[in-house]
Amino acid sequence: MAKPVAARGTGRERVIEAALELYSAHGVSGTSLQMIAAALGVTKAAVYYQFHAKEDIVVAVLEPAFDEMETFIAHAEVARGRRAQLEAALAGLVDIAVSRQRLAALIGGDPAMSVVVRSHERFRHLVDRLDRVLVGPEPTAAQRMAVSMLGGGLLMTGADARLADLDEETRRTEMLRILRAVLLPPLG
Amino acid sequence: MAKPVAARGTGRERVIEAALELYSAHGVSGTSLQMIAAALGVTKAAVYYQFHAKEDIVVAVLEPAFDEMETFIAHAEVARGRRAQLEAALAGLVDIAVSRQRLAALIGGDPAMSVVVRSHERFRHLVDRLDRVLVGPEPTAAQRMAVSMLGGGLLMTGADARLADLDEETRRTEMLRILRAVLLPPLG
DNA sequence: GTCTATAGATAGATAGAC
DNA sequence: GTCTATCTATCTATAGAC
Repeated sequence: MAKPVAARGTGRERVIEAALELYSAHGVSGTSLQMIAAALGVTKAAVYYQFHAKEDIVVAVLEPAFDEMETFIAHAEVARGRRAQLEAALAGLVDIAVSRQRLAALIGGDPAMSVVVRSHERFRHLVDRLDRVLVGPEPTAAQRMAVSMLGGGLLMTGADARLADLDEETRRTEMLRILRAVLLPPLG
Repeated sequence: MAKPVAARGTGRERVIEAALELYSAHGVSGTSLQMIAAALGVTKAAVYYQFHAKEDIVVAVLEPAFDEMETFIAHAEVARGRRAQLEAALAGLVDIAVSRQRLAALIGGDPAMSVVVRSHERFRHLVDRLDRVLVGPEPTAAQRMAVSMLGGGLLMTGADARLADLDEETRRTEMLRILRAVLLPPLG
């Protein structure tokens, strides 16, 4: 008898979802275990049963996005030619920006979230790999600026409340259009 | 005898500078009054003499940037034609992005900072005016996406540690080049 | 698996001495 | 203007009952 998929993740996943929502509104440092517990209608001790420390929750919130990142980075790394590599990486980033809006904004902006990313070997390593596939070897100052600015903008814009009326397809299309307009032509 | 300029601001300004530095590293919520006091080599009570609440410090940190914003927004609003308005607003934003890198990143990304911006009438009003001058009346979905993405990217990229080796002139030039490439042509 | 109870530290904030 | 001292509330985290 195999373990039912829903049985293992339920408790943890409810915590992760509540945490992400609260992080978006108050920041990681501004969110206490008390708040997470209250959002779930349980006590702090119940949350501590699933995660033995506050940082463990932050890591668990980040994990699925970095799993996804690892997949598209691996694809981009084996693509033939700089342009194909960049296209693959951009498509992957846009996917995350639209499918994980709130998390993307936190990774890009919340200093407390950045601390956790930098302090975990795996996350930091993936960020480095992403960076390499985005800027390539020997990038010019202009290319580096463009990648930094558009990458940052991509992470932030998904969570922009002013764009709440736009459907996912419009967002995705426009993001790619802007990225291509700035990043692809000069690289030929 | 006029009051010496250094006498009024010294205490407050030292707190503001220390706070901004700590906010950048740990986020607003992750920065305690204890940490600010320790950075200045004084006690919490000494900080409370200058600011009677934690939020007052956040407001004081934001104030100079919004003063600057008010000036360039006023100029942009009276410019002749949509294109000139947009150009004026973009130039002003770039100025803030390069001259107040850390604060710009916090405004764009730290949820705790956003809460303070939204809860203060003056700040919220200026953000609304900026938005109007950036997107204009009856913007298309594409224009709104572009403004959101590039505006967010602009705020984030100033504080990007990977670009620390680029001089201010290079940053400014490249920012404007990217902004113009995406925002100006389609508007004629 | 979720609870009560509680520890120990630190948070923001105030009163009053100097 | 900066200090000591202190208050209350809340924080993360643990131990152990149910």
